[in-house]
Amino acid sequence: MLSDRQRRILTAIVDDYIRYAEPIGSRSISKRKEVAFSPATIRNEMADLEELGLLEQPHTSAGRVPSNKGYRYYVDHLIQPYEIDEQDIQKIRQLFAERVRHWEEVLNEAAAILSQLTNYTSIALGPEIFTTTLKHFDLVPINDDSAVAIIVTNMGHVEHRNISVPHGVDLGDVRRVVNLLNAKLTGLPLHQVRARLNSEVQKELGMYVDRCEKIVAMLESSLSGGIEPKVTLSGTKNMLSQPEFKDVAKLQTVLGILEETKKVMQLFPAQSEGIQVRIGPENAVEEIYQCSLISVSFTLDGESLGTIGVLGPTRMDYSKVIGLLDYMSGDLATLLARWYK
Amino acid sequence: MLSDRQRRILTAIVDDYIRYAEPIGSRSISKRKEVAFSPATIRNEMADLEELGLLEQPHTSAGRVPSNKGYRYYVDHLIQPYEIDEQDIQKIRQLFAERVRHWEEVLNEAAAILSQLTNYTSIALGPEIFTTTLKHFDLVPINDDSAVAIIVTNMGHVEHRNISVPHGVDLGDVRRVVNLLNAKLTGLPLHQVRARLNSEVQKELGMYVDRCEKIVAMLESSLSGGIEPKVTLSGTKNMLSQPEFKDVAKLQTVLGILEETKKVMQLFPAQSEGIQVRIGPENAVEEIYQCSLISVSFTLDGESLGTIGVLGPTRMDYSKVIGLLDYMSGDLATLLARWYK
DNA sequence: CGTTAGCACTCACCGCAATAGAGTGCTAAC
DNA sequence: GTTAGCACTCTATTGCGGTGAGTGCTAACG
Repeated sequence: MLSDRQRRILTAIVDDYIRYAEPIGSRSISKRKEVAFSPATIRNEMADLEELGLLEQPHTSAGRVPSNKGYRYYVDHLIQPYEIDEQDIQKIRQLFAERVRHWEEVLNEAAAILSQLTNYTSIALGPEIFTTTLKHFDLVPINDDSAVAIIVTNMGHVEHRNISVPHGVDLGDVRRVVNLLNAKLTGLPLHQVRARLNSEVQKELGMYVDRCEKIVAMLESSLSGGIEPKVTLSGTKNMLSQPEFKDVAKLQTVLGILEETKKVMQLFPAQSEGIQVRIGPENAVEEIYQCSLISVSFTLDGESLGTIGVLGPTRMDYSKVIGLLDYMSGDLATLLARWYK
Repeated sequence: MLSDRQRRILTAIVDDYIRYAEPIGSRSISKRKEVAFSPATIRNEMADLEELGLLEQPHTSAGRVPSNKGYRYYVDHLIQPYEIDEQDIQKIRQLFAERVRHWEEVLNEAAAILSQLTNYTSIALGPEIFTTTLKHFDLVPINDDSAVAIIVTNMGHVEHRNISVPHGVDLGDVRRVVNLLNAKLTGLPLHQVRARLNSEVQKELGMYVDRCEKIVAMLESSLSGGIEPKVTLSGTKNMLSQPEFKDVAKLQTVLGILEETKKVMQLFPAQSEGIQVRIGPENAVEEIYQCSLISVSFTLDGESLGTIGVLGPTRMDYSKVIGLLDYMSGDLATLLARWYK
């Protein structure tokens, strides 16, 4: 257990380091009025905090820097509520004031605003399709040999895919098939649609429609693949302005990861409630051990409907990011409830 | 007019500089067997080429570097056809072998492959909506107070938007309106749809349907905005590995531009045929005067259906990029013709 | 006993001069 | 016309004190 003075000192160091990105010396701390002790006293406490593993020294004659453990303690015990700037509130309000759009777009937009306000990189992870159900299916002929298959989910999400139409398919047949499919498949979870298509529906179709195999094959191909959550990044270039990434090589490892959808998905905990903070090596992917990730997931009836995350250096402004994310996630959750409840 | 020897020397310098990114001295050129002269002779020629503005010297005692004019001459007169690697051909073939998808996706995918093969950044500019026409319109109710409006264009492109449904709207009415709209609006260029909606159609609708104002207002909002070409980037991180961008500040100016859709669109010439090469300051945006952009646009019956561009440092491998782009654009054009002709 | 002043010590960083090396331009000879 | 030779230029690298921020330790203070 830390003494009150130790906590004040640790707080001061973390705050200053977040702000200035340079090792903090005893003298600068002693100038603050919350910890009005002489540099010597502060030095003693700093030495203790270092023994506890909460601080680190880049080299003997430098000031102190928070360790990962130090950040963790800060986030868990010392962090102070962030007062959101009036202008920032305006910007966030705008997002919700704009004309209604689909959920995924709002999620992406929210992430974009977040990256803008924090100057970090934000990640939006779209809804996991396998938790959603089929709302509507349609097939729009484009010309003689191609058509667009459109799948609308209960979340208002729309997937579409171009498919080629086999020769000799009758338009009337297509219409009948589409109607039948809507009758039979609506309400089903997306990942079950395909199985159902093959088992029950196909037989029944055969009774009504000629050449049904071809149409079904066509549909099946339109359902296959492509139903994985979408990753949208905003403000990746913000990373460039972080002094810890003035070295291009480090930048490269981090930004490299962000282009790999799979790795990005690994970063987010499967099931989680509230705001998650992963500091440095607490993250699942080694390449971002120099970064921290703060995220929040949205769920409705236990189903994951997307995640927003903010990625920055471990020296990130935890208070601000958590504050903003908390504020926005509240609004987003009510929006979600209002739309789909 | 350059002498044959001058052309050989210029070619050698450009090729070597593209490869090694370091000023080229007379000695290393004289080792090549195509230009088997002594360093002294080469130096004389180099001095002449510099006077012509085709070469530059970073400083007195350094080797030569191609100037922008030099690159231009190289591209126009000296470039040699690129022989595409067998493996690369495989990768490109895969793109076209995969199941049929919509055009925009193919375009993006092609750009992604291009960035992968060249190690530069690629830009895909989606079809310009105002050249496309409405193919199909639909409105899928999601729950009591919201619905998804879906617009399918003649290109198979799908736009969709969540809209809120005013209270007291009858589902039957909606259906009737949708049918009427499809009858009246199909085939119209997208940018005219809205005007037509307000003028003719609205009156006619009023005769059939109660509360039509609300529905029309709803539709109008679903058409507004969002119909601008989409910019998709791939391999932006490839920029990091270019030695000319080891300085983070330069990187920042270039990558900054790429996040601004408007500026990116400015980069591409309005009407163009074949492969376009813009070297350094030939580009429309000052921030990328250090870069070259090689692009090709796809058109069908004179309508722009998208553009692919490769962005790299002026010291980029013109031969390779032009070669690959040429190869891919051929395949893409035939694909386009086959789908939509 | 906690706190603080004083002091010697450490180490990154800066500026500077010396050095090495790559490449040039020029001249004279082939 | 071509080439060898040479003086010259300029960058990049290395080495080396000087500077200053910051520390740890000790002794003195209240």
